[in-house]
Amino acid sequence: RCMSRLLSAVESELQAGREKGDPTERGLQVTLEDAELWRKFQQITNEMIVTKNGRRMFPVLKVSVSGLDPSSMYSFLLDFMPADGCRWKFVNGEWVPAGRAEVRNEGRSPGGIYIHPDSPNFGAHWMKAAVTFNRVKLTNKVNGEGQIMLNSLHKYQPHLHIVCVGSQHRLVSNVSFVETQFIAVTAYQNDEITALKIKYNPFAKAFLDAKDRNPGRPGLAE
Amino acid sequence: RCMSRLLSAVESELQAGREKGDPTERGLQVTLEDAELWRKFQQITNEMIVTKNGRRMFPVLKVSVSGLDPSSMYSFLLDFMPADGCRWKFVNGEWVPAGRAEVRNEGRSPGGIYIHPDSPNFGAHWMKAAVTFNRVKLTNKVNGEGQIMLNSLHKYQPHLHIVCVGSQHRLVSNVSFVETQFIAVTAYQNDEITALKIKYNPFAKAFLDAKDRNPGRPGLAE
DNA sequence: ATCTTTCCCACCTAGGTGTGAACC
DNA sequence: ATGGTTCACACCTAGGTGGGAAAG
Repeated sequence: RCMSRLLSAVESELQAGREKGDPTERGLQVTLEDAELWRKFQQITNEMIVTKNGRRMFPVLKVSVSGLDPSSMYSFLLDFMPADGCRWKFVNGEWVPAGRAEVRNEGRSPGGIYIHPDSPNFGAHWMKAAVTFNRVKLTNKVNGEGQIMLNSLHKYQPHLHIVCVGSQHRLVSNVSFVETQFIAVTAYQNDEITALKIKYNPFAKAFLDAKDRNPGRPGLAE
Repeated sequence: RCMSRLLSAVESELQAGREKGDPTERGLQVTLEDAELWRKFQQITNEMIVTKNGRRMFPVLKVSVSGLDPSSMYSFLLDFMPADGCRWKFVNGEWVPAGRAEVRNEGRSPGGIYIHPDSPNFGAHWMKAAVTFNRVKLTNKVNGEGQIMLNSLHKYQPHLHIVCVGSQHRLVSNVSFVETQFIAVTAYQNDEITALKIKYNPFAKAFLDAKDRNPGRPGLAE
């Protein structure tokens, strides 16, 4: 809704802000957490489920931030940009392009923008611990607010925006990590992805074999 | 910690702020939600459990707010003031004074201050839905941050503070509701209180009789 | 003895998983 | 027939209840 307009309006100020040499976020640094885990999924092409009511992401997008002005107020936003112009298809154990992407929406942030629930908050708050986007939900239907709508079988890359909110809004950072690319699906296509999700997501523990669940007692399980 | 000093410093500005005639919160109104439920407990003297790791309140303190400046930034704080100078005792089915209160702390907010997790946020955020303090936890031990420490068998009344955070902090509201008075206990004293808690708190549903759980099907239960 | 606190417990609420059959 | 989506489900995580025995 209006957040989308806000973001594009504010984005044009990024360059201007830098030219003015605003000193408050001179040494800003944003680091992706759990990068090793993300890369495990990335290596075999990550997939994220989309459902009518919205599905959480796993792995969870988590960043540690430093270099903000502790006493200034910021909001953290997330959007999902198409990674290419393709629709994808999983055949014979690999993902191959299958026609042009469906373009649902011309603006920048086709699926909507997720506002981190801690927003707005002081720089000190965002820096005291990693910022976790575990509550963002991906959907393939038009839904109530707070969910991200994506096209199934299309590839996306999450983008993080840090906005300084004050008398004048100002985009402070606009970063993205290739490790977090994924293809939206309504059901997992690659069995190896399913296996990784089950292995690392605690909520999927029901599907772990008994032997995997008692790694320290190899003789007892089974 | 520093929040306590902030509050007392800011409080002295309340009168000054009013004299300046700051117009932003002219028609401020704060209403207690679920007041009927609170009064059911108040009538027989409410009790709240305190534990080492902290116990939630039931009923939950919930207020609806109007009259804030939608685009100004506010924080919502809660503290618990001694309602009298007594220590209380439950004998023969009623609460009677039993000696003078133990005074653990001379300042105003002896048990600490709870900051609503949505803080800080815009006036529009606080007004779009009732503000719920369901996550506040009461304890009788010195603990990590975010919990309120109370003396068992002492009577308290919660106080809500709304602070406008900006270049200059300013206390906007300071309200309290007698309906929300309670005596802190480590175990319920009055069986009628226990019965009310079980009847209305969904988390205590395990202790509801079968007949109470199927009110619409009187013939089926039992 | 009495009063108060602590601890473990069974039983809930609330909601996040992939499965597999059904559906389109 | 094929490929993609939906749904109910069992099984988890995570954590909020008062009970009751035990401890202080």
